[in-house]
This record gives sequence, structure tokens and C-alpha cells, in this order.
Amino acid sequence: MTNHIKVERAIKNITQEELARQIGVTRQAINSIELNKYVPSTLLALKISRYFGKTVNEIFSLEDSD
Amino acid sequence: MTNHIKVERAIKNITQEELARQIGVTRQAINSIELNKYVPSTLLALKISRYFGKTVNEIFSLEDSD
DNA sequence: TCTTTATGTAATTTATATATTACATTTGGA
DNA sequence: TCCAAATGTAATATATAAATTACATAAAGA
Repeated sequence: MTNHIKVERAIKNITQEELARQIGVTRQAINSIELNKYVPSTLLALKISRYFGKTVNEIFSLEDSD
Repeated sequence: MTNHIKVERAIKNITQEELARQIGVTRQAINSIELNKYVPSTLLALKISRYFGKTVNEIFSLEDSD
């Protein structure tokens, strides 16, 4: 699984810290998710989805390895 | 957060066990998710999304309490 | 170059998702 | 009514998400 949160952040021009604040998690959580260090919960994905105004499927996607 | 996996299953007319098998988790995992006992990972949500041919956002949704 | 801001990373701890095994309950059909 | 399938539930174990704290690095501007 991968994601393009980094791109979405770039579009909105906000930092990891600001996104973390808006979503209600730590900056490290956002950083780790961006770098695919772990898979976020669906709750978190939905909050990110809501913040960026895009579906979870538009932001996160399955890979062949999944 | 809530979901209507149960409805999607009813539409496809499959059991929790069959869905679990298709997705690659245990039946208890599906059961617990349907009953909102815990929040699945985004990976699992995407697999469920793919299986039902609907977006994660169509199947899972945030509630006021989230 | 110095400073600041953003990002990457690492260790430890805590909460919780998921597996496993097993049993109870419900439901629908024969 | 009986039986079987489907679903609900529970206990324990394991894996991992996320918090916390802290430090290192990178980048960009003064």
C-alpha cells in the first residue's frame, strides 16, 4: 500500500506538523505514514480524506504486493 | 466511525466467512469490524473496497463523535 | 555563515488490530 | 421440531499503530 499525502500537502502547501494538528495526530505519525513506515487506521485515513477533500481511494492505493 | 459492510455483503449475498476468505483475514475480524468493535487498517479497508467495487468512503464513514 | 523551519529518525511505551481457538446463539430450511 | 449454517462472543497471544520525547539533518533565507 502506498499514498500521496506528500503531494496533497504540497498542493495545499501545508507542513506535516500543520496536517497533524488538523487531523489530531502527532507529526511523527504523519511522517511515518508518508514514508510508508506503517499503515494508518481507516479512521485516520477518513480524516485525511476529509481534510483534503478527496476519497481515501484517491489518496491511498493498493500495490501488487498487497 | 461506522460502515455498512453487512449491507454490501447482503447485496453480494456472501457470508462473513466467505468475505474473510476473499480478503485474507479471519471471520472474527470481519465480524468485529461489522459490529464496530474495532477500526480496521486502511489496507484492509482498501481490500474490502476493492472486493465490493466501492470506495472506502462509500463503505466507511466518519461520525460526529470522530 | 548563522538561524530557523521542516523533515527524517530512533527508542520506548501504550493502545489496539488481528489471529487463534472455542463455544454460544440465532436463523432458516428440511 | 431438528439440523446445519451463519453469526455473535470471549480469552489469550502477537503484531503493529500511534504517542512521546528527543535528536539529527536538510533547506532556505537573513
